[in-house]
Amino acid sequence: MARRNDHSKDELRQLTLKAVRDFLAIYPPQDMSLRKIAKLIGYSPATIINNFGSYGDLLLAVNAETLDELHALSATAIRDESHALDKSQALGQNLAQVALRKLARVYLAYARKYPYRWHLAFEHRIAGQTTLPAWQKNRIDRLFALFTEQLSRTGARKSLQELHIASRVVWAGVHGICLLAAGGGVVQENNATGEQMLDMFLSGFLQTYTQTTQTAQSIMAPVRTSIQL
Amino acid sequence: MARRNDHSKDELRQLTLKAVRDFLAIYPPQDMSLRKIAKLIGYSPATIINNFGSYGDLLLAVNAETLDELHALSATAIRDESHALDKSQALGQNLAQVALRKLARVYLAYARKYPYRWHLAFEHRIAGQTTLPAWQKNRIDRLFALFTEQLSRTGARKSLQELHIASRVVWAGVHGICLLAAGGGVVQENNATGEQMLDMFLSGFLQTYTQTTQTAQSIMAPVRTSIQL
DNA sequence: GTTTTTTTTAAACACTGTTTTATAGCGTCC
DNA sequence: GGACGCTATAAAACAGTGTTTAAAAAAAAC
Repeated sequence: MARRNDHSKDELRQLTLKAVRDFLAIYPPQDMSLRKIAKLIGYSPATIINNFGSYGDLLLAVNAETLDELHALSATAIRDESHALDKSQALGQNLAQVALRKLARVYLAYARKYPYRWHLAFEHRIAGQTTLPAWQKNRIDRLFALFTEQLSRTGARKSLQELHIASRVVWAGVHGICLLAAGGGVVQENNATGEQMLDMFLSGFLQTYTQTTQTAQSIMAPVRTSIQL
Repeated sequence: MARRNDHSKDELRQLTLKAVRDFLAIYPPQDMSLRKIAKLIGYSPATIINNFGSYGDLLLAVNAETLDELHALSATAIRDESHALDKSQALGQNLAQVALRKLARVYLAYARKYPYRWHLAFEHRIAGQTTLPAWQKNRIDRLFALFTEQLSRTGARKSLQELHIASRVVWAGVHGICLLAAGGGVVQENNATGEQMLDMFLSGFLQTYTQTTQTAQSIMAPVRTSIQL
C-alpha cells in the first residue's frame, strides 16, 4: 500500500507489456484479464491502470508493439529488393513483384507464429472508443505504405488513385488469406495452404495489374451503383 | 418466480433472437450483455441460459441467422445468372463472372447494412470453445460453395484443387475488402470505395484466372517454402 | 526533522455470465 | 376436486471483470 521503487515507471511498462506478450503466446485474448496480468507481474490492477490509463489502453500499447514488429520484419525482408538500384526497368519490375510476394509471406508467417497477438492487433476495438488514436492509425498506414511503394515500382502505368486502391486491394487479399490460413477464427481453411492461396492471388492480380493500362482498367471495371438489400 | 406461460419455448427463442438483432442494429457487440437482453425481453438472465445453453450459444444462434440471411440474399441475387441455360459457352462464362461480381456486391452491401452482426458472425469466438460446432461450419462452407460454383462455370480449365483454392482466394479478397470498406474495425479505408476495390480485385483476378491454363498457372506460381521469422 | 509529493494498494463499486435453490403454475391421476 | 409431480421461471448467491476512491507508506524537498 505504499511505493516500492522496485521498478521505474518505464521498467514497469516494459514488464507489463512483456507479461501480456507471454500470456498471449499461450492463451487467447479473451482469456486474458487485467487482474491476471497484475498477478503475473506482482503488482495490483490499479498500478497498471495508473501506468496505461485503462485496460483498453494497455491492449492498444500491445497492438502498437505488434504493428511495429510486423512492420520491421516486413521492411527487413524486402530490403534487398527495395534498395537495389534498378539497373534495368525490367529488373526493377521483377524485384517489385518479388518484394510483394515476400511481404505477403512475412504477413502469413507472422500471423501463424503469433496468432493471438496478430488477431488482437487487427480485431480489437477499444470499448467505448469509436475511433482509434492517430498514433495507431499511423502504424496501420505505414503497413499499407509498404505495399503502395512496391506496387509503384512494378512499372504499371496507373494514376495515383488507382495505385492507392491497388495497395488496399493487395493488403485486403493478403489479410483475408491470412485469416483463412492462420485459423483460430470462425473461418478456417485446411485443404489449401496459405502459400498456395497467396501465390494464386498475387500471380493473378499482378499479372493483370502490370499488363492493363490505366484506361483499359477503367473500361474493364466501370464503377457500378451499389446494391440495395 | 414461477412459470408464466406467456410464450412457448419457441416463441421465446424468436423473441430473444429478435432482441439481439434489434440491439445489434444500434449498438456494437461489446456493449451487449446477457442481462441487457434479458431486461429487453422481460425475462430473467437464467431463462435465456435455459433456452440457449449459455450466452455464447445465444451469440452462435444469432450468427447462424446472419449466415443464413447472407446466404439467402446471395443465392437470390445470382439466381438469374445461375439458372440461365448456357446457350453458348461464351455466354455462360460471362454470366459466371457477372454472378461473382454480384456475390461480392451483396457481401459488401450486407456488411455495410448490418455491420455489427456481420462482424460478430465472422469474428466471434466462443469462450473456451476451441472449435465451432459442425452446423456452423456447414453454413460457412455453404457460403464458400457459392463462389466455387460460379468459378467452375467461368470456363477456366482448372483442377479441382485449383478450383478449391481459387474459391478461397476470391472469398478472402472480398472479405478483406469488406473489412476495409465497412469499417468499424481497426483498419478502415476512406479514400477508396468498396465498389472500386471489389472491381479492381475481381477484374484483376478473373482475367488471369480465366486466361491461364492449369499448367501455366502452376509454372507461374510454384509453391515456395514458407518463411521462418 | 518536518512537510510535501509520489507511488502503491486495499477496498468498494457496478458490472459481467453462471449456478443453485426455491416456488408458482400447469397437467395428470385418483 | 384435491393431491401429486413436473416444468418453467426467477431471486439470490458466486466468482469473476474493469475502474474508482481513499488511505498509507516511502521517497523527495525543504
